[in-house]
Amino acid sequence: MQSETNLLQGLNDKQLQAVTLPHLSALILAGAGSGKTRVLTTRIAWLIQTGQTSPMGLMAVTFTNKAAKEMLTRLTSMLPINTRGMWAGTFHGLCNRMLRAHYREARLPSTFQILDTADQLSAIKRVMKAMNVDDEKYPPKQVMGYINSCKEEGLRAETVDAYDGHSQKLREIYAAYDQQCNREGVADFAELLLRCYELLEREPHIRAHYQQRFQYILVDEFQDTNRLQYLWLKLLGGAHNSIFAVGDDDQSIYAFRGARVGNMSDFQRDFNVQNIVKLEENYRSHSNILDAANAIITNNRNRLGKNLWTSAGKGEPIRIYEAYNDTDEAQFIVDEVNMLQKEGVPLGDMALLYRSNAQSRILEHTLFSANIPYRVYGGLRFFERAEIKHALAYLRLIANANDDTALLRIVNFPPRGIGARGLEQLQEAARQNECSLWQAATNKVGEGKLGSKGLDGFVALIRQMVDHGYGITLGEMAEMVINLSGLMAHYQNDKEGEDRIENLQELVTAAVAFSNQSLGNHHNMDEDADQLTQFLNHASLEAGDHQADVGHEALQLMTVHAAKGLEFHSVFIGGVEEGLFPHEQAAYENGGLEEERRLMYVAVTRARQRLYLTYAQSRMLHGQVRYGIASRFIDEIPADLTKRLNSKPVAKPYAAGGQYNAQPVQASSAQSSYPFKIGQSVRHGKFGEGVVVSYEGNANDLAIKVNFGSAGLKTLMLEYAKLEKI
DNA sequence: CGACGTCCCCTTTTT
DNA sequence: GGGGACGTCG
Repeated sequence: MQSETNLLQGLNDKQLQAVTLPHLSALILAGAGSGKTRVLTTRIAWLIQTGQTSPMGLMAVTFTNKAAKEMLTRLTSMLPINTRGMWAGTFHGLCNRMLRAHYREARLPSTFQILDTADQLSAIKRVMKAMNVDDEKYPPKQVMGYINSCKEEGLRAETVDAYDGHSQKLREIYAAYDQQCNREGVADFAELLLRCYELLEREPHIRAHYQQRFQYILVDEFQDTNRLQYLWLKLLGGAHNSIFAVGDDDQSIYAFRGARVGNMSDFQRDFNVQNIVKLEENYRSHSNILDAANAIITNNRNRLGKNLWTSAGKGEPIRIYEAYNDTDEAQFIVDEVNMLQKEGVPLGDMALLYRSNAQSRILEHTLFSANIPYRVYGGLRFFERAEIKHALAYLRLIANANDDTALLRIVNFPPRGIGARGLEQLQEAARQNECSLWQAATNKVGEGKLGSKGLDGFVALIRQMVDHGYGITLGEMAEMVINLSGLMAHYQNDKEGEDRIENLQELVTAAVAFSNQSLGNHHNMDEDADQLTQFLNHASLEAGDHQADVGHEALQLMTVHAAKGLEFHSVFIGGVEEGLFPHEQAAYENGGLEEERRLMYVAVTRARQRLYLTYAQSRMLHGQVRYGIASRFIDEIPADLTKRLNSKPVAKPYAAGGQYNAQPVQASSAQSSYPFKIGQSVRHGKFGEGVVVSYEGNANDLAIKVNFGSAGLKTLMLEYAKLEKI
């Protein structure tokens, strides 16, 4: 066994302090690149090694499966322990595990299935149809957002406020949706958390059991927790447990999906946190990069306060390139990538980051033409692909025949002659008997009242699958389902079905691998669930890796969000323009601009050696040419940290970094086209006061977009709009 | 039932 | 510009 000193070796003072804190709640403010994961895992290893707790006496919570896996991998490299059975995983994974263990008290069937986002949306559409709700007035996606944010606030339909007709309707849909889920025995992601929270709140003995067990609770990325997650932690933490929260308020970039940075200060207050350790020494970047990041983030208010530093030296200046248009920007990046590669920087150690996915197309196009291998992150994940979801739906029906969502997905896929009319009859029968579609279907078949021959065949097919399913392995079951259902044959007849066939085969492989692994289980540890249910949970909770793995010999393309937690030798941030980054939409949201700034902070701190910020004077957006100006975030970087690589037209007399603007080409004409800075307050004779949002149209007849608040968002021809600055 | 056309909208994303 | 959702026609 390794010695204690060995474990703690190489930690700096602050890291050491954090790792060895006493059994009290603590907040670790871990800046970018400050060794956060190391501190977290070393703390766990140290607690176990010194006998303060056992692997079973602690709980470690993360947001992503990737982070959980990495934590466990690092832990096993530090300590010769078996991580099997440890309560380490994502919020959802851990809640799922508790719900499986106490499904009766949680009022769930033992085989309850998990709805992913797409399943949830279709379930909501189904409820709304049954209720005859106008989906123009209540767009299903918005309804889903409403339901999820209620759940994330810990509110049920019975407890949520509704002040007008609209919100009353929403509340009604919410109630009906929850009823439907209960009837079908399914739970969406937010439900896993809320159900688990309610379970712990309602059942004192279960709560006491876990409180007693988890004397140490460690939470990663604490700044990303939502209200419900915080309440859940609070419940488990109880009065005397130690919660070790690691996070960085400056890297909170998920407010849009319910994250509450405020949980950090609530935590300090609620748990009377005396131990606050700031990890500010950065082991990743040179100081020019860190100074730029610090300078940007200083513009945010209400920070907990933190300044990154390094002993690595100044390093290279931050390169800023103003492109003529998006094509020029892409070409510039390609040229620089080629040059860096010649200098010996591995392609996989360079990243191209952007604010929104739409920006990747032109970059991909240019990279493709230049023959540079690249890899784009994002898009559909394995378990989200249509053919995989189809195959899984058959498996779900075998596990739980009342899962209407699954049934509807495949009742007529591959096509077997069940039309909309037949389905409507079936749904009507289910509604009348208050039973699931499957029960309604079997009744019909039993009574000989067939809506269609197809339905008869479908019922027989599922029964056949259930029969065949006894006593065979998971892999065999997957194979059986794919063949008996006709999915395989269907895609074989489709001349573009090759990829789908490959994916279906991959699913069989995944099922085989899963059952092999679950012998020495590393997964969700649903001790009480059978293997099929476990596999289906795995598919819902781990839809596949989305995040980049370093070391791929290809240029890495991803959104800034996807880049969080990663680092690269060289980083290009494209489209650093007003309207794009900060994103136009952010201007309308409360605190939106500050979140954009944190996003820029995250982006900048990904670079170790070299950082490029590029922006374009014009680019195609939504099929229209848009004219942009450099992002305010560029202005926030002190000029002496930057190097302007060109500087064609500088349309901004107020631009920072003037000494590098060696060639003020065409400056005069460009300058006069943009009389107002984005964000400038203006007054209009008719609409009143507003804020300049963006410029649109082409150079000859430039339009200006202004947000007049209550008068709305207006696009005005610049030439005629009599706007005055306020 | 499926192929094709039209309309609409358009951040970020994990579970 | 382009993908997704929906509707119509063969």
